Amino acid sequence: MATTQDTASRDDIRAGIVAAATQLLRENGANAVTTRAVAQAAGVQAPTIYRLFGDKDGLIDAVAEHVMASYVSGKSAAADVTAGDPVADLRSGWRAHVEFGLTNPELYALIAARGSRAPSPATVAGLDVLRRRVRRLATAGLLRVDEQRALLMVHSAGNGTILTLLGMPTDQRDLALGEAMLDAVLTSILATTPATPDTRTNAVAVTFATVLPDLPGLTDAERALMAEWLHRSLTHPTP
Amino acid sequence: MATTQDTASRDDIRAGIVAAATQLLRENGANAVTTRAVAQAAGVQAPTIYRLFGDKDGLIDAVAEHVMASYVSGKSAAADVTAGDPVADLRSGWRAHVEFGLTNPELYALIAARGSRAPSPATVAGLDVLRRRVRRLATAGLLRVDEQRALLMVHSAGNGTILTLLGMPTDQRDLALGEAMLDAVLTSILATTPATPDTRTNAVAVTFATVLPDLPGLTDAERALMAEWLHRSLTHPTP
DNA sequence: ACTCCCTCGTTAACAGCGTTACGTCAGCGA
DNA sequence: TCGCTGACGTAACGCTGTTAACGAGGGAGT
Repeated sequence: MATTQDTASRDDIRAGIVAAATQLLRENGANAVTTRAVAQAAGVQAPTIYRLFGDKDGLIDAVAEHVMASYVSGKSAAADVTAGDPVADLRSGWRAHVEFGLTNPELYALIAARGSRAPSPATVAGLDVLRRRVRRLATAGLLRVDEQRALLMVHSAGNGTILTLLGMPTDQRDLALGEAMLDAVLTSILATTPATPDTRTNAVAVTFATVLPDLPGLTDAERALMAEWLHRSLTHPTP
Repeated sequence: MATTQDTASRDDIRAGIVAAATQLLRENGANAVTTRAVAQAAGVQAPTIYRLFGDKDGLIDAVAEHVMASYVSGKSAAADVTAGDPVADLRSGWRAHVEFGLTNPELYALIAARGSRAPSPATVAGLDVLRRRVRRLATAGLLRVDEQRALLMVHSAGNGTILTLLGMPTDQRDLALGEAMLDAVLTSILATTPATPDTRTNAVAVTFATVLPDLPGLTDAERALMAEWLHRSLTHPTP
């Protein structure tokens, strides 16, 4: 048995394979992650992967866990202690989740969009931390709906938001969509409504935007500029 | 050119291949949809698929369009005329979407969860009908947020909800999750808030549910029964 | 110290996948 | 009737995930 002094211990080899697969996934997409390519990139033989991970899905799971671990350890790890405001904790967790999805598009699409197969360990781990955060809301008496319902709603909203953002070109992404979705869910979930913004002004503005293209007496440039400003005003996060 | 009297016209062959692929997808999962299997099931040779669909993705797209078309034609086609209440129309469209996703799990997971590839024609078609419905809300002065923002929110919520429901066992699905998510999004989107239910009662009940497992002096069966009743009460749709 | 056994790395192969090149034959236009 | 275009069927290519078989190497037992 390789004690410690081998050129590369079993864990080292494992880590090297995971690193190679991660790099391949990030730089060349999911289709480039093939057992042979990973083995060659890691400097091992193909069957080694099967001895260490059992399966290609096992490799993917290990990659997901590794990327998630290095991501959370790369963050400042603040506010993880259960000290702060439960709502603020959920918010920061949500932001981290969205940011993670946008930072690792290939990986996220790979693990979050499994058909009817069993969810990946990374997915259930993420669900667990989300469950803890929702649990804190419940024990604080802040929830208006069933705890399980709240969990599913936050999870669905987050997953859907990330997939929607990933599905559109980088420069067209509505980065405030995440905040808006979280606000929507929180408003329906929390007992204490977190202050909804004004209504009449925005409604009128939105209605006006729909008739803008038919407005006579304006140049196209003027109309485009007005549309852009309207969009910016309506998209602006209300403090 | 095959006029009409051939044993099978080009369109017939096409339809047969699509039907075979659809059946294979529904009955044996996405992995069973292989060019050879489809060709054999349809009674044609493998290259025929490439002559008619160009690609395996083309086949999948054709299957998606066919299933969607037969689904909407199978529905009673009610309320599609732009007559009714815009909000009610959005609701019925949402319900149809969720029902479609739950009825065709394999297909939905296949087309809704593409990584960074271009979205399928079926997806953009669905987005277009959703866009029209949201547009009607905007022109009626009912939107509180940007039209595009509203579109993305409804789409994200629907997609996330369906994927969440598909990811859990059939008998554990919270079928009211769809309604709850739509209500959440609508509350954040519409200028006219659609009546939020009571707050204090539910908040107390949810809090109580979290301490239920630690409640002394009760049998496990009693606790389980109480938990079930609480869950049902909190999950019950508020009229 | 020698031998045996057991574990591991390596090679090669298998079955299947998406996809395509090529010879052949039918049916249409001239 | 001749020529041609276009579809058909076969067979193959390169690739995938996965595994069986073989040979070498080192630790354990006597």
